[in-house]
This record gives sequence, structure tokens and C-alpha cells, in this order.
Amino acid sequence: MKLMILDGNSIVNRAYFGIRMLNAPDGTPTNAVYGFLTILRRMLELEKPDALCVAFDLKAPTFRHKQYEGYKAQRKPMPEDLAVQMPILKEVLDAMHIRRLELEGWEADDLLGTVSRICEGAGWQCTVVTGDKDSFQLITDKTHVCHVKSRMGKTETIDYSPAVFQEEYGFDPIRMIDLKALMGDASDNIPGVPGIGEKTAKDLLVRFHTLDAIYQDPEALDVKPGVKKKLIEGKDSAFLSFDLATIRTDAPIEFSPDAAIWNRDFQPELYDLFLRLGFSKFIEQWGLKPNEESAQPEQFTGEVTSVLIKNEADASEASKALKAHHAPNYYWCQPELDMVAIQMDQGNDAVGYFLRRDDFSGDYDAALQLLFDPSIQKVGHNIKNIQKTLLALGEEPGGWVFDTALAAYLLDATAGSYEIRSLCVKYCGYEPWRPETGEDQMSLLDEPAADAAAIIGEQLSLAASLACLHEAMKKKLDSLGMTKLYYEIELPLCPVLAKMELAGFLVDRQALVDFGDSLTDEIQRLQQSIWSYAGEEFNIQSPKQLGHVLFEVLMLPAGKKTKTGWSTNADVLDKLRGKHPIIEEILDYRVLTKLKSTYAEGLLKEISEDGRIHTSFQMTVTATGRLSSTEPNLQNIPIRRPQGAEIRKMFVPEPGKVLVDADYSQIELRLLAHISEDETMINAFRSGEDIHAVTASQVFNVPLSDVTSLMRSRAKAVNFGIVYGISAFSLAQDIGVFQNEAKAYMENYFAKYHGVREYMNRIKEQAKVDGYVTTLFGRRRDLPELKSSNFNMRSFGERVALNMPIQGTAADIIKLAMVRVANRIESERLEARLLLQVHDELIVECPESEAETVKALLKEEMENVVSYSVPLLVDAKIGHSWAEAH
DNA sequence: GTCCTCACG
DNA sequence: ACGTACGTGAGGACG
Repeated sequence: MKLMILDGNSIVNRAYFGIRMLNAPDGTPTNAVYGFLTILRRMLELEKPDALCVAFDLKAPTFRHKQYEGYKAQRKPMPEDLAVQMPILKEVLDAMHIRRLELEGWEADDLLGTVSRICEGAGWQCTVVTGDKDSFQLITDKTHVCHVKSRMGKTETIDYSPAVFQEEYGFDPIRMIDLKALMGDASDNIPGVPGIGEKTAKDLLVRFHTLDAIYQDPEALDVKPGVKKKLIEGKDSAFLSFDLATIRTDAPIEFSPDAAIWNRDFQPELYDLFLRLGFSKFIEQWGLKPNEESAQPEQFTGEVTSVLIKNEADASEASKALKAHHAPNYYWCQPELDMVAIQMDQGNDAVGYFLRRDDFSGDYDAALQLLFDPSIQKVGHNIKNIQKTLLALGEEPGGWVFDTALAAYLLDATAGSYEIRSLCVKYCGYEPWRPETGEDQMSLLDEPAADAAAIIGEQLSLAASLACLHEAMKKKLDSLGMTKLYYEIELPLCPVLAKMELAGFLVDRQALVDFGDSLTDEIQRLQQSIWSYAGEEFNIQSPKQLGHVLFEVLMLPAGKKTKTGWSTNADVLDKLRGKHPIIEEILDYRVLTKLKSTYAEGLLKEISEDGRIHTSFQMTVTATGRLSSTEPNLQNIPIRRPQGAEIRKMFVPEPGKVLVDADYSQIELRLLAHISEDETMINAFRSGEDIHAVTASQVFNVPLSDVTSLMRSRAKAVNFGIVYGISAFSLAQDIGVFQNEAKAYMENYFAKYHGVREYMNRIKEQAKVDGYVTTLFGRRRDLPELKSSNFNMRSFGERVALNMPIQGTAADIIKLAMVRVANRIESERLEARLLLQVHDELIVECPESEAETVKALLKEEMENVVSYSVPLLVDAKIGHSWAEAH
């Protein structure tokens, strides 16, 4: 039998500092509770204990030794954001029927110690879970201590048995007390021996084993005189520290492991509690069901008439009813499963229609066209994909009035996933019905024998949940000022993207094959050469093996290190150029293998039967409002190096057609000028100057005519850095100058562009007050990081506060441009079609005869999306490949 | 599955 | 004193 006991305060602290800010729907911070539960779940899976309890400090600070209050009282108070979560955590634990242990005047440590000894006495195994190392002194054969590290949402655990501890420290676990007595512990205000640090203390213990042994005759110790002196002078402190560091095992608690046996008998209220906290993930993971008694006011309670569409007559009847219905209908579509569920509200009641290819006799696609008729008002989830399906059938998709996934993205762009069940929990306060399936719900849809009624019920209830989501989200979008953004940019963009995905980009397959082959020889040659320099054969693509060769075999100076070893990235290798001929070859090898695997071979695999590559655009991924491109990613096709740019030559128009490429010139800097209202920068753009050269002349204090190309390129780096929320350190790294030099550049920059400096301060202050930032179009990004007590997280939040309004406004602008370009192409009945968007660039394919028209159209629409204090400039070009047109 | 590296804006 | 720029996606190594 095994008992697991968690050090509540320690774990909750790890969770709080390790996990980004999170809030319940009502704004209560929840990151620590969330993190605690994540760790708990992980540990339960790992340890599978029979009994479970959690120990807390009853009040902080508490004192083991009254005479020592002076030290303990210095302990930093718990951050407010964490303190408010403590009662919530306890409420959660109570609802999970997990035994809490706390005792007036005692610390959690002492309870851990006491419980572990009680367990041992009862013949149980015990696992102590903690984020502190203090408890290592409790390790015995029967008691293991599991040390938890949590960083950025990931949890690492190390299980310490006596052997593992001995291996790492070189002495027995119980000597952890002696270690602390010597080295002290600042966070616990244990003084230790002044002047003795971790290294010396460990060394002493490895050699002499115990504190007593060390102090038996300190004069006779074989140690450095300085250390000896410190030991002798610090003797009292050492023994006081020994007492302070000793965890007590005799706390007066009534406890028996049998009474803490835990079998997941959650209180029914746990569901409601998790709902309130916004923990839909845990509701799912723990398989919680709504409490029958608890009210669910928003959930639909009227009569639902289910109609199964089995043949074409059913379909046209349903279509007629849907067309006659003038309120929105709710479409839950799973194109990949060939399934559609539709809910039509009729006052208090509703009609649910269900269509599935498997049990439909007749032309399924024709039925789809009937049911999705443009005159029917429809609400869906990820409508771009549905529209794509319809377009593939030759139907112009229309009548879509709302997309719940898209709305959820605008409402919370950093949420990560917009799965309909979680959204329903988050915005409507209930989870859509799902059939009881015993163990594994996921297998339902794969089971041919699964109960048809259950499937229909589940799908229809998902369709019904769209109704609630629609109402809730519409209001929320409005209250956050995103109605225009939603209806005028995001929603109209869906069919535009659907058409682009369907169009695809023609690729010269043979050229791609040949290019891949041509790389093979050179890669082989480089590999042989690199191996001969190394004196051994190894996998050059393994950072670990490469690090070994560079820094151990060839003894090159190692620079930065990563979590797992030395860094071998291009920055590091670049600094080693000239130190050894192997470096250049490795860099070349990297470039060529990247081209071959990711681009030559990777893209070949993505060419469809029509010879074209059809990417997917993701509308709900980025935190700033940009699109992203997947399977394949066509937004990162090489261009910066000549070898890479070869790839762009293979993206071509159809015979008789050309490509027109239009890109915004320095849109982000122009937006910075506009948003910051910086006069100098605005004037530079208005007069059509080269902005990087102007910045160089400002930063280096020389006339424009004297700006050298080195000055310009450094100024360019400064300009980019500003947009990203620069630090002198990173700028220095980037352009290869000393940090104080980079700092001087920045000071000059801000002295000249003082409007930019004021903007940077203003937006950070504003973001701190509001807790979010927005673009000029109202797109929003929440920034809970700004309230973090962690310096790095807070700094990150500040940089994002600077960057998001700029990057995001640029994203809004090009999205709107895409909608307008698509409208113009249609209204002017051009054959041209949009193929690709690469953040500030649009690529169109059109007949040669249309080329000039399209070029002018693109330039006009893109430049005139908005009228700001600086003009937006677009470069447009025509070519017979992407390389040529760009 | 996670890390490192590197392609793009 | 911290640890070091914003936003992405994909391939290969390694556990």
C-alpha cells in the first residue's frame, strides 16, 4: 500500500510561478490552482497511490523556534494573486474528498515528516511530493521524495530513493539537515555558517559525513585555513541552523493512512466548481458529470423534434423548411466524418435535422447543396472549411452569418484551442450532452456498431450549443468593440481563404525533383569532409553529437548552452567562423539539408494530383491576428539566400498566365510612425526618404549623405528591434557590437524619435491598467503577464504590449485588403485569383492579358485600405515565377 | 512528445 | 539580479 502526500504550499508556489497567468471567467486568478491540479494529476498517474493527502502551513510565517522569530519574520509575504487562490484550492481539494492536513503553529514540512513516519510504522510506502529540497531528509527505503519542477506549463519530476539521493549528493539523505546547517537557506532564513556556501558544505559532508564529526575537533580538520576559521566562528550558528533545518516527525495529529484512502469519490459540486473556475479541461479529464440537482438555466429545455434525412425527398423538405426560417440555423458539420447536424429554433422548441452519408440513399453532395443553400442563414464552427467543401462541389457559399470558432478567437486570441465543448462550458456554463459510453468516449464515432440514436443525439446537441454560443458571443464581441472587425474583416475573409486554399499554387514538379537531386552530391561531399575534420563519423544533424565533436574533440570554445547541452545554432557557429574550417562546412551542410528535406522533399510530398500545392490557412492560431499556413507552410518558403531562393523559381503560373506579387513596404514601421505620432518619423515617410538611412543619420549623427551601408544596416536592426520591444543586450547580439554601443544607439534613437519613446511608455502604462492591448481595428490581446510577479514574464508582457498593436494592425490591414481585392476581382469579372498571403504580401495568378490591370488593382486596394498620417506604399511586380514577381 | 534548429514576415 | 526581440510551422534527433 502506498500513500502520497503533497507539500501543498510548495507545490502551489511552483505552480503559481511556473504557469502563465490564467483567470476564471469572473476574473479570479486561477493559475496556481490550475497548476496544482495538473501536477496532482501527473503524480497520480505516475505513483498510483492508494491513499492521498495534502499538507499546508496553517499560517505563514510560523515559527519552529520562538527565539528565532526575527529571521522568519523576514519571509516575503505571499503575492496577492496567489493568496486569493489558497482558499479556492482548499475548496477544490475538499470537493475532491482529498484529506487536507494543517495544524496551528506547524509547517507543512513537519506534517510531511510526521505522516511519512506514521506510514512507515503502519507498513506503508510513502511518496512525498514537493518542490523544495528541504524534505529530502525524509528519504528512506519506504519513503521517497518526488521533487517537482514546473516551468512554462511543463512539469518535470524526479523520484528520489536513498540510492538516487546518494548518487547525486554523495552522502545520506538524513545529512540534508547537516548540509543546511552549514550552507544555510536564504529563502527559509536559515543562517548556516557565514561564508560557507553550497559547494564547500557539500564537500565537507562528502568527506566528513556529519556536522557532529566536523565539529568534534574542527582544529584537526584537513581543510583550507579560511574554511576552518569560518567553521569555528560559525559553530553556534551551525547548530542553531541544524535545529531550524530539522523537520519534526512528531506533530500532534490524528492520522492513519487507512483513513486517507482515496477512490475518486468526488462531491457532485466539483463539476460546478470547475465550471466556475473555467477548468473545462479538468471536467473532461476527470470525467465529471453535471450535478443533477444543479440548475442549468441556459441549456435548452424545449421539445426537440429529430428528423433523420435519409433520402433526397427528406433533404428537399428540410431545405424548404430551413429556407422559410428567417432566424439563423445552427450547423454543426464534420466534413471528414460526412456528417451534418442542424438545429432550427422555433420559439421554445426546436427541430433537429441529421444527415449522414452512411445512411443516406441518393446523391449526398446534392443534399448538401440543398441544405446549405445561400438563402439559408447559417451559424457554424470553422466555416471556412465548410465553405471549402461547398466550393469544391461548385456551390458559391453564402448565408453564413456567424462562426463561433472565429468569434472565440477574437474574444481570446491566446486561448490556444477552440473546441466546441470547452467553448460551451466557458461561454454558456454547461457542457453539451454526450451519450454514456462507459470507459472511452472517443471511440464512439469509430464504432460501426455504436448506437445511432446516441450519435444523432450528440451531434444535435452540439448544433444546439451553437445557438447559445452565438447569442453569448455576439454580445461579448459587441461589448469589447469588435463587431466591425468581426463582420467586416474576419467573416468575409473566410470564403476568400477557402478559395485560395482550393486554388493552390502550381509547382514545377520536375524542377523540384532535379533541385533535390542536385543537393545530394554536395551534401555527401560536405559530410565526408566534416567527418574527416572530426576524425570520426557522426550524425551532423544531432546537436548533441555535433557539440561533442566541436567542443570536446576539436576543443573549440563553447559559447551559449541550452538546457540539454551546448548550443550549436547558427549564431554560435558564426562566431566560430575562421577558428576551424569545419565550421563553414557545417553551416553549408545545415543550409543544404534544410533545403533538401523541408523544401525539396517536403514540398514534393504536398503536390496534389492537379500539380498544385494547396496550403491551409489557420485563422485562429496567432496571438496578434496574423494568419498562419500549414500542410505545407507556404509562408516560410526561402528567399534570403540565393540557394534558397531557387525554390521560389519553382512556384509558377499556369501556361498563359502570370503571377502578380504585391507587398507592403515597411508597413510595421509606418504603423509605428502613425500610432506613435512621432513627427520626425512621419516626416521621413511622407517625404519618401529611405527610413533606415534616415534612422542611421539620426542615430549616428551624420548628414543623410554620409550614411554608410554599415550604418544603415545597423540602423535597420535598431528599427526592427524597436518594433519588437528591444533590449540593448539583444541589439548588441544581433548586430555584433558591445552592449554599451548598442545602448548608445538606442539612446540616440529615442532622443531623435521622442514620440516613439513616449508611445512605448504610454502603451505599457495603458496595458497595465487595462490588462490588454488592441490594434487600431479593435483586435485585442489579453496580457495577464503584465501582472506577473515573475520578472521575465512581466518583461515579456511589456514587449508584447509594444509589438502587438503594430503587428496586429498590419494583419488587420492586409486582411481587409484581401477582402477588397477579392471583391474587386469578382465585380470586374477578372479571371485572376488570389493564391497566397505572406503577412505583408499577396500573390495573384491571372491571364497575361489581365496582368497590368491586376497589378494596378492590387496596388490601389492595398494602399487605400486606410488613410493614416503616413502613406502605405505597395510594390507590385509581374513575373513568370514567384521569384521573378517578388 | 519534447527539444533544437531554421525557414519566413 | 534576473536573461535577453515579435509572430509563426516543420523536420530530425532522442528518450
